[in-house]
Amino acid sequence: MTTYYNDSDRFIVSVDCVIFGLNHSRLSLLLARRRFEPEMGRWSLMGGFVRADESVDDAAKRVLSELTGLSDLYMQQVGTFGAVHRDPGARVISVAYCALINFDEHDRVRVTSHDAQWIELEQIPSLGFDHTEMVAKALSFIKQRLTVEPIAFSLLPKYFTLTQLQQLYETVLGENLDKRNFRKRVAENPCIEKTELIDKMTSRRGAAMYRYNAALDEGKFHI
Amino acid sequence: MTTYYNDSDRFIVSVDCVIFGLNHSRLSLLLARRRFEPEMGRWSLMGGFVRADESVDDAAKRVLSELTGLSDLYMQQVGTFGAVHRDPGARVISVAYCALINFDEHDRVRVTSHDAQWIELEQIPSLGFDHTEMVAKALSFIKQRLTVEPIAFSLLPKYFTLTQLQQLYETVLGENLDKRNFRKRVAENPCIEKTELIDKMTSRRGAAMYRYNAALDEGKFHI
DNA sequence: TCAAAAGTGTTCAGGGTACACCCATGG
DNA sequence: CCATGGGTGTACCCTGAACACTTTTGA
Repeated sequence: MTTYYNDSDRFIVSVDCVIFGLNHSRLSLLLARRRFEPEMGRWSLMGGFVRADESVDDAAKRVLSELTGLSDLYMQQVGTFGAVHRDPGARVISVAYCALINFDEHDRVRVTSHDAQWIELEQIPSLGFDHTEMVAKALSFIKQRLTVEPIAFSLLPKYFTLTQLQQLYETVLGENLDKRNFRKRVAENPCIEKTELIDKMTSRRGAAMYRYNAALDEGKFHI
Repeated sequence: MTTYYNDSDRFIVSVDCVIFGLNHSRLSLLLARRRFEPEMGRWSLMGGFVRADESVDDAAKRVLSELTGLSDLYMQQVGTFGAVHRDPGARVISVAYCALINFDEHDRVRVTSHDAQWIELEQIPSLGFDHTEMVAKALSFIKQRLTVEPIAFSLLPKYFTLTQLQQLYETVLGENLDKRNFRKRVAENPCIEKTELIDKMTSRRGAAMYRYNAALDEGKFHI
């Protein structure tokens, strides 16, 4: 593996994960307080270094599963950050990933043992390094895709009400939506199935619960 | 710079440029025949290694200006490729960039001295490494943005006719457009200015030449 | 005079938006 | 019986698509 390119500079490469979850219906990010220098004590994204025997994507999956216990998630690159002095500790080139997780299924013990915490989107503190920029990119990334790809369901529990779904769209898009129009568009997507289940938690009357069925997705998803 | 992270694995990081240009009204890519192993003799994108004293973005700009003599270009990351064995010569993590250049202004001498060549989009050969995937990503990248950001003008000469502009949209989008509807939409963008110049080259009657004026761009660009 | 490209408006349909009231139930 | 959230349909507007003929001029 060292036959060619011998004289090239080499770099530490890291991954940083922008992890979205719905904590009690509120869109939140999983952030950690750094326990090491540099930037010790500051809030930052969860990251890790790429290892010689794994792909960059695999490194991101590893970091995410160490922290949440989850695998097989919606995870996408949002950009690579390569400014010379972006990390005051060393030259590190970092690839940022956006992950959408089902809050109910994640492992809370791992989260607390990493000094990590769920923080609502509106209350994100200033982050170390260039992590604020990564969060902004990740957010605009999911905003763009939300209406055109079935990614909302990665954030919701298996069964959800249309009100929950609409609230999610409203927080991500940052605008209020008309209930009737929203439901009309939902009904046009065969992959969003109504089930017999009824949620009695949030209303006296009870709300029908829906489920995302990938098998019925015809690739024309649109809300 | 080596106080922290001492035990981390280090990687060669490269940039690969997907360079688009309009060669005689045909959308083309600048490709090079590799003169070194691995993959010697095969067509590939123009790339280079990131150096310790430059950002990743700067490395991409450097590679592009070495090959074309151009700087201050439209250049965007399209993705980072980090599979373990993507490069048979060594572990190399590569950041792919998409560049749009004004064909008339580039330095042809540099191109030929690098064994590079403009190749029409429809005639792209199979490329080494994962470069075919990079090209696909870059193409879908500009396809997405073309109608919503004024990037077409990076490919066109300073003065252009509406027919030229429409042909560019047609090749990138891969579909024929209605002339009257296209011109109607162009007219709604104040940043596309009609000038007094007339192009007598391509028609007997002569066609009005237009110019993109960034100062008049109100951020609502749409075609 | 003819070939070749430039230039120019109108009509129509479908999708998107705005909008308000009744229903079911637990307390 | 009332407060709370669930659920439903229509009218209008406007954007996007389809469509054909006249103009200019060099050869």
